[in-house]
Amino acid sequence: MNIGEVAERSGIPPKTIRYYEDIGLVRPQRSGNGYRAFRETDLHKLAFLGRARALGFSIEDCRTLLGLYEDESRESAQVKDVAEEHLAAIDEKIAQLQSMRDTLSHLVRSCHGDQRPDCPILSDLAGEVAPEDVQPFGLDP
Amino acid sequence: MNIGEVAERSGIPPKTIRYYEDIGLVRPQRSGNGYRAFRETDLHKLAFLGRARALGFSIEDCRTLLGLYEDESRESAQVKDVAEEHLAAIDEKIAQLQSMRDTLSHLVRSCHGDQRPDCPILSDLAGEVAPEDVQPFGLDP
DNA sequence: ATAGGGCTTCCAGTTACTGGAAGCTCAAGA
DNA sequence: TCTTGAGCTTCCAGTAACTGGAAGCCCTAT
Repeated sequence: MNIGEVAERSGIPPKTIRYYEDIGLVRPQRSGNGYRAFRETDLHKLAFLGRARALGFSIEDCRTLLGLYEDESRESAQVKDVAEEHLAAIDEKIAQLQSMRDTLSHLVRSCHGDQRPDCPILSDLAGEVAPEDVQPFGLDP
Repeated sequence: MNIGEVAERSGIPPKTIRYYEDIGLVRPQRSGNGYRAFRETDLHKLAFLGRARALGFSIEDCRTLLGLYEDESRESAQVKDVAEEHLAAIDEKIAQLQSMRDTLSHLVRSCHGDQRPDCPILSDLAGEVAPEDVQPFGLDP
């Protein structure tokens, strides 16, 4: 198989496949004309990589997972460790984004979004203490 | 103010402040000895940047927001547009991570994580169709 | 023979910093 | 006064994971 066909069948663009070869994730053979010659096992590996990347594993994690996959004497605990660590990282990322989202959506809601220049989003970024929603009448004595 | 004090007061490391100057986000003056000489307004800008970055705005968004902040004739709608677009990007990111998280946590739960080599995580990555939870007895005739 | 599409390599750019090296400046202490 | 150390300067390189583009070879069809 040439790179084009492998790209199509694995869903990974040719550029990326070449990159994966560069960093040693796949080692296709070469035909006489210098073209990469992929076997089914290469295709299989690339599909594996595609799915692992789609789950957000880093390239180094992918390298580890691929190694475990090919290691008959692996222990499933090793795989689970990698996956659990990644899961924890994802959870952290989600929490971080969620917190940004909360603040930001609050700010967006509080902004008139009209032709006037005053904007609570900018005020917040500028560190002006939020005047809450200023009461028309004071509540304090 | 020298860079160290500004770093401390803004919470942005010196390296990053120099970088922000490189890309034109701040333009501190210079003292006779070649040291950067920051004024209060520079500090203010850096704090603004720090907060915007903490909300996940890209550097280019920060540049835009800073421009709007300094533009007396801005319309709050412009600010709101930037913020809403960013909010949408965050939502997309969260959805993507959440979907990864769902798949991954399912896989992790289904893996024994012991000394044996068989592992549903690897099976999934390898594209083997999940044998669901294989029934001990067939249900089909 | 030539046109095109596919393949090759290599270089550069992306994002937002961060680390490190070499070297200048300044304030304090022996 | 000299030295020491902290703080400042610039410049270069590296990070993650690709992606775009240029220059050029290969193969097939007309």
